[in-house]
Amino acid sequence: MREPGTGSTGRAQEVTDAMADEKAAPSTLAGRIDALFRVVRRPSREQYSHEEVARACREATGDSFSATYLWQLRTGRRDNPTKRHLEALAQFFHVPVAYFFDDDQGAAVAKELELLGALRDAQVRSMALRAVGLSPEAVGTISDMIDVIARREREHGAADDIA
Amino acid sequence: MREPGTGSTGRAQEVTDAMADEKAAPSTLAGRIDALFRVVRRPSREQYSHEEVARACREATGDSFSATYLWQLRTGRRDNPTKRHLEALAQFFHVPVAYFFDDDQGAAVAKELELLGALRDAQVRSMALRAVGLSPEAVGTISDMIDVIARREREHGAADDIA
DNA sequence: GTGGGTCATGAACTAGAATGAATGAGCAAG
DNA sequence: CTTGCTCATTCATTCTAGTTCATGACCCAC
Repeated sequence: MREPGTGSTGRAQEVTDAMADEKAAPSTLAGRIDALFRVVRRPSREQYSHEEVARACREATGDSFSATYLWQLRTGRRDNPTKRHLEALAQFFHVPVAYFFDDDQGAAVAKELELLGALRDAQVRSMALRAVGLSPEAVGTISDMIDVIARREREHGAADDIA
Repeated sequence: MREPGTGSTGRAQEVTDAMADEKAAPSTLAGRIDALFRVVRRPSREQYSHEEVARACREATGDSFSATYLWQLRTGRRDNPTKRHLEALAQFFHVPVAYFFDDDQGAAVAKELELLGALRDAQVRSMALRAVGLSPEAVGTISDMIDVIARREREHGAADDIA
């Protein structure tokens, strides 16, 4: 009763899965919170009440969290909660905070970061960092040099595999 | 191997040092925002001012965003912004909103942030990607050139021609 | 020097996020 | 039917997120 989420492992996965086939990820904050209420339930499969969730958030974070306000968020009458409240909700429902945002921008950057993961080569990393702050002309010159060297290494068959 | 001998420490090293010193993995919201200001800069490599960022956020979202408040967030005098403001900041600085939270994803992004900042420059990014797969010797050669050019650009004017 | 631009900082204020207490609907005993 | 409980909903209030305005430092042009 006091810590409703504790006994569940991998609940967030349940959430994403069930959400995919149910409402296809609602686009409003209210819709997302409501989806959480419908999907994340007590062991008895009953929905949590607003007061229950609010109390759990209070006890987990030490800060205040009113059931009324949670209802307002869920029904869309309020749609601009603070960082504090978003953290508490994400923690209770076991979802990443990014769930509450439409993260097209975040997804793009995440993809970019993934691409950067390819740059395992420490030397290449350090090279990129050094190039920061150079003039565009200088970077262009270096790029040309890379092309030349890369072609030469390819023609001589000296290119070795990475990773 | 890639040390030019005399000028051992390059410009990028300054960046990494600055990040490692105080904000290697900033745990506070203020620290994270401050890190963004240091890493994400104008094409001229100057830091954005608070007014600049605030105005850009206003124009991008249509909502209000005051420079004073941004300063308060950056210096830690305010630490509980609303969803609206977090979205605007994330959009401007090209980071996922999760970056502002103590989250798994946020932590990962914070770790990669310095490299991301480096590679936000499209030219530098493409340069790095093309360097992947080159032999260590070739990468070392390129790195040496970067050091030399960076040094020359530092000693002469910033927008100096390199021919 | 003086005037005008940009900047970080601070104080005073406004707007709205968030709370608490009150209301009524619904349900299950007694 | 009534009592007692829990819940969603409403409303009035409090508190703080967020803004506006003012100040001083700094730099550059005149």
